[in-house]
Amino acid sequence: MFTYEYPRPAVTVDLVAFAVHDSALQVLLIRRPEDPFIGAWTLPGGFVHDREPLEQTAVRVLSDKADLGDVFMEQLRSFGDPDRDPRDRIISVAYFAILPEGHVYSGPGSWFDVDALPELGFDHREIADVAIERLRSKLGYTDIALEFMSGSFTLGELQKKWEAVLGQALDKRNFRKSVAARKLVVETGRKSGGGAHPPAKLYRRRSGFGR
Amino acid sequence: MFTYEYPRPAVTVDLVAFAVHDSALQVLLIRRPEDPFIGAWTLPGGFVHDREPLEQTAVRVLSDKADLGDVFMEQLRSFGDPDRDPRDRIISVAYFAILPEGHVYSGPGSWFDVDALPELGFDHREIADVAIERLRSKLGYTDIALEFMSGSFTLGELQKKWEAVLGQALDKRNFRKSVAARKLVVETGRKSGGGAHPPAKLYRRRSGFGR
DNA sequence: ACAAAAGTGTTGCAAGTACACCCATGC
DNA sequence: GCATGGGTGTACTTGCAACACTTTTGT
Repeated sequence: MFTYEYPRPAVTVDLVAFAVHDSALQVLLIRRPEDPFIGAWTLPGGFVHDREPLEQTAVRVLSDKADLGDVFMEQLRSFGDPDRDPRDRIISVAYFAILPEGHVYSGPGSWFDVDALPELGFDHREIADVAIERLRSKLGYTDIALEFMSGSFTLGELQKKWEAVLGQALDKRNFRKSVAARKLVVETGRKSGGGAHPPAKLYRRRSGFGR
Repeated sequence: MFTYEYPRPAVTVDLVAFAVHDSALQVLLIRRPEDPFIGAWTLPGGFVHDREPLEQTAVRVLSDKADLGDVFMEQLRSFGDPDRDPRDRIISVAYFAILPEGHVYSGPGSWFDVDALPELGFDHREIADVAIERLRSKLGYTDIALEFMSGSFTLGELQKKWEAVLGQALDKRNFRKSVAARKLVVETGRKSGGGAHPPAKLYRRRSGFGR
């Protein structure tokens, strides 16, 4: 039989859910309904259930509140300061998620621009900061930006999302060169119609499967 | 009072301790003294104690066995598959450590070349692989290689360590150019003496404090 | 003398950055 | 006709990769 002499910590998953709304990178925050930090803004989170994989906890934390299709999830790291929760020893495994264009999030909470976050309870500000930094740096060497897109899209739309995530404007020609060089997208053969401008080629992400 | 209805997992820290011996990047492994996986090679690890910061657990895991000065430690990520330990739900927060030149590790366990690891118990092979990949990639954009050095050293010595970590040879001139461009080291003004070759300038890492 | 490491430049290529104009469409 | 985004090329700079020889010391 397995015995373990030390008091066990509780383990939660805290989630930094990203989305781009109105050309701004935003994070989902929940008003905390109970002590401690009652009334404060916090990241959505939940305890890891018995026999539940961590990633599933992360999905549940988001979907409990409002069912979304499958979204990109990645573990950030864990935060385990003994005093991070005044109630008890609670270790948080932090994840971040990306909600793509067109998602409908109808759960509780509000979306905040990442550069105008309110004060957050617990150590959630630190978690959010780590997530933002990680997301931005992964733009440069992964295809993570495409997690914000869904279906087919124009290069103009992709660039707008990219700029929102990065928080700065990009040169159109250089952007297109780089997207092409990195082979992030493929043409669908179709064209967008119906804007006050010429129809644009529609693209989709290269490799619809896996990563 | 804080109540939490789900069974709590136990939380351990598992440690990937790196060192360079004989121009090879090596990892410290321990023969497991009890079930499960009795007799198998595993990473050193230990339970997180009550009110103990995770990083301190990581330090303790290494120093319990043999006291070393302070070594570089960084959290990798957490591994929480419900079946990763057959006894119970045990979530592992993985860290990696770097033991610098000249350390004397007298504790239990043995050092293995990273490209000749034996079979490991639990999911420790995955943890080790993640650590190796992280370490190698951080060579490129941090000064982490200097954690392998101690005191003053020649550029030749630094290059040898670097090649050991990376697992491949580097061009001497390009290496020196890059080290200079990235300002990783500063001259001490002194020179090494006593080898069958000209004395070499001695360097030390830039910024002895902080990172 | 020989073995061992120290030290030192140039060239080519690739990737990134700066920068401006005309075109097709909807209203 | 005008506002909106679509689409396109060149020049410069920077970082990375390839590549070889001379010098100093200890044995």
